[in-house]
Amino acid sequence: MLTPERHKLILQLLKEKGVVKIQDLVDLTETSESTIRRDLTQLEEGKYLKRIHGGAARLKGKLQEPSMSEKSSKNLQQKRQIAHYAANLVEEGDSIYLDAGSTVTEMIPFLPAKEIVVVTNGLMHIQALLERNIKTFLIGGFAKEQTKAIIGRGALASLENYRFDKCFMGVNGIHPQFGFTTPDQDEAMIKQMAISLSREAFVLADDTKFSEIAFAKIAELHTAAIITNELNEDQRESYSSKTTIKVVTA
Amino acid sequence: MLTPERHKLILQLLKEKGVVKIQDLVDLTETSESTIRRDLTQLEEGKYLKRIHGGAARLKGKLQEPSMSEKSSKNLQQKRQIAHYAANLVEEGDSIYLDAGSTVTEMIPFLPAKEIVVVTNGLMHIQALLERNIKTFLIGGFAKEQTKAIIGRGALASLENYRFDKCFMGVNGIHPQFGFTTPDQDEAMIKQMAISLSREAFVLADDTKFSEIAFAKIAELHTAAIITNELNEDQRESYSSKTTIKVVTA
DNA sequence: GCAAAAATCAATCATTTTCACTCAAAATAA
DNA sequence: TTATTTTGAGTGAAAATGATTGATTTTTGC
Repeated sequence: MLTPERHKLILQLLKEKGVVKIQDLVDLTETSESTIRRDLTQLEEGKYLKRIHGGAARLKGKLQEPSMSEKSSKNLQQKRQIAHYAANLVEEGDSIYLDAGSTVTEMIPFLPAKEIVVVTNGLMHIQALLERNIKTFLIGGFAKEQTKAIIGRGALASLENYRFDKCFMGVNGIHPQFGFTTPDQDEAMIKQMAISLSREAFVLADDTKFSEIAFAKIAELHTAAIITNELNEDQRESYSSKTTIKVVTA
Repeated sequence: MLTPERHKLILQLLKEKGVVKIQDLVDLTETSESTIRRDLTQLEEGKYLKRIHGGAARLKGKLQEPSMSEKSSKNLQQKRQIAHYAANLVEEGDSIYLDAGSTVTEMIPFLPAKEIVVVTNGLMHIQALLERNIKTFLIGGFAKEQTKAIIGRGALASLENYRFDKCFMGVNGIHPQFGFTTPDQDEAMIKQMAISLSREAFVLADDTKFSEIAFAKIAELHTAAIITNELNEDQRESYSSKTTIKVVTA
């Protein structure tokens, strides 16, 4: 059983039962106690759970992206630079789509306030958008706890009612051959449709996303421009012929 | 059974019953008396309870829990009572609609967790619902900053896709002649449609809402049952012939 | 009221469980 | 192949547990 599988299982169990015992996890995953301990340590560092004697307990946080707190501040700086650049692409009068995701959230403080209309499926975005008095529409559909995103069939149908000047999203993988990918099929479909409904599409991604492939395909590279923080020479060669890339430097 | 589990259980029991006997805890947790004693000692040190001969008692001061400290006002107490009663009306397997509003939010901790489906237009509800792992669908549409509600044409269209066993909402005015009313026309339309899509409809209202009239009409009195905290004799006469009223007392 | 009986208590100790840490083997990547 | 990562077993330390003891409190019977 692979590490991400175990992590997923642990979090799933934790969500259901509130607490899990280490011994149960050992039996369930058929791995050693050491491995489970390491898993728990990692997940605790990422603020996904709280370790307790004999196991782990769910922590009741607020509506916050766990991965936000998990990432280092350097990473957050990069994200913010990328987000800032992306936000400046938005012009007065635009209607834009903001996909769920922590990098996209960082765009909101930099958006031009007046005369823009935002459509989003990101529950995390809502508060920041309303605080800035930006005209905001939320997609309807199933609320996914993990990523705080609205997804599912209803979400697709809901999204179809809009058209956008620009759309912005994060992805998990960017690959010359396989294009943009993300782990969740449902989220991939939403992103896919958002791109097709937009005049221009932008993918916000730090350098770790390049050459990665996740499970579900969103679209080919040429369908969206990439905004990133760094790109080595090899990568530039592989990608620049297939799509537009803007590298934002500090 | 892990230590935090026991602690949680003890506090839970204490909150419900006021006092617990050590022997009961021993039987319940299937641990030794020593362990329970240690638990009680620790919890007393943390000011979560008071030890008494033979067991433990809830302490009546404040700050035994964050939720305690936040619910200071008498008004909130009333709301919570009303909400608690309403939540108990929900049965396993129900699909319900929860309208935006603070009283309705208070229902969420009391809802049966499993096998229910919730549809809502209340952004404030989302966090609490997801924390409880309740299957949640959000209506799509315009996000209104003031009331943190999804409203507008899109919301109505989005809502039409669902059918409910029960729906719950707050209102601003209840009047024998003018029925249920609220200040915002758009919100009124949502509530109206929610009622028409439900087998049963419930209005949660404290006593200050009676004989009030707000701008926009939602529906006639007979379309929804009222759950309230108090009702004087005159009011009972005026309303009880027109609709079902449940008075929840302390 | 008073003393014996019963119940509850705090304190201690031996045992068991869980812990963090290390190291070497295995799996994976370069 | 050589590096790097992941894994599983072993170690002594730390924590949690259950039984026991004798002291203290409450209840009972008169």
